[in-house]
Amino acid sequence: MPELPDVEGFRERLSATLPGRRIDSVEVRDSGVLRNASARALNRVLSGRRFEEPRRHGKWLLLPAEGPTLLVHSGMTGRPYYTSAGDGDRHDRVVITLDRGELHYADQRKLRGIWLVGDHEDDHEDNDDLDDMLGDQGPDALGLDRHVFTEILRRHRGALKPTLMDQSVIAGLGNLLVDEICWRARLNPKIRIAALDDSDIRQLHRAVTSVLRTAVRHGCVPGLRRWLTRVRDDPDPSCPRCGARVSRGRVGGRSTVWCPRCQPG
DNA sequence: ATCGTTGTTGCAAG
DNA sequence: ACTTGCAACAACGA
Repeated sequence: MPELPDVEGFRERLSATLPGRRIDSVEVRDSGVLRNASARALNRVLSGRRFEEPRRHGKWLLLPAEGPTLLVHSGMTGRPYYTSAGDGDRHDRVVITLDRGELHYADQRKLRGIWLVGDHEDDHEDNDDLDDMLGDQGPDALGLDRHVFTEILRRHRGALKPTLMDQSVIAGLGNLLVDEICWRARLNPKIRIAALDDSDIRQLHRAVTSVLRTAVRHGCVPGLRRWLTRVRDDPDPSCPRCGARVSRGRVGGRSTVWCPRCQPG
């Protein structure tokens, strides 16, 4: 599930509940989601601290807690959430008990998980750790300036879809989102960046902006009536815009759908 | 039972 | 240096 809109939804919900909550204890039910710290270290470092305002970069969720920061990357199936009622998810892997309510991390497949970045209050290099964990991330796709977007794209020679999905180029765009964006901009996902003119890139930026705005409002990439995403799993999909038979294939190693009429190669 | 998957990484090859 | 393809991670459903 999680691409930028999903993670932004996680962030918004946690933003309404988490800031100010004090951590009582950390219970790790499946250490398979811990990537760089033991359950004991997590509990020792976090206990007694209060969560602050959650942040997001691309598909990463950052949960600062008065010095240390909990990093969450949900992979394909992760879901961080707050509950005051003590209810849970079948795939809860970590439960953090707060002075009021609990923060849960549920994840069926455990492809990514949770990282802990240490306390660097008096450290002038306090972003180094964070950068190491997050890896090379381009600017966040949400609210990306058109001229910055143009300049970034112009640096690349590869195919459109793999470039847009590359988190070190632009952070946050995933498989469904990029198919939707290419379709909206009427550009074939396999087209070379070098073949795009200024007008194409302007269209592409408009598509990124409008698709993201709507998706963030829904907290996911929604299968709306006029969206390509609605038909991507149909047995015999037709283009919601022109009615042509939708093509399926693999681009950049990922399952891809496009309209051969709206998005000619 | 084998195949595929909305995410990322590391390695190899072009 | 850049781009592409593949295998791997893990668990589940078709």
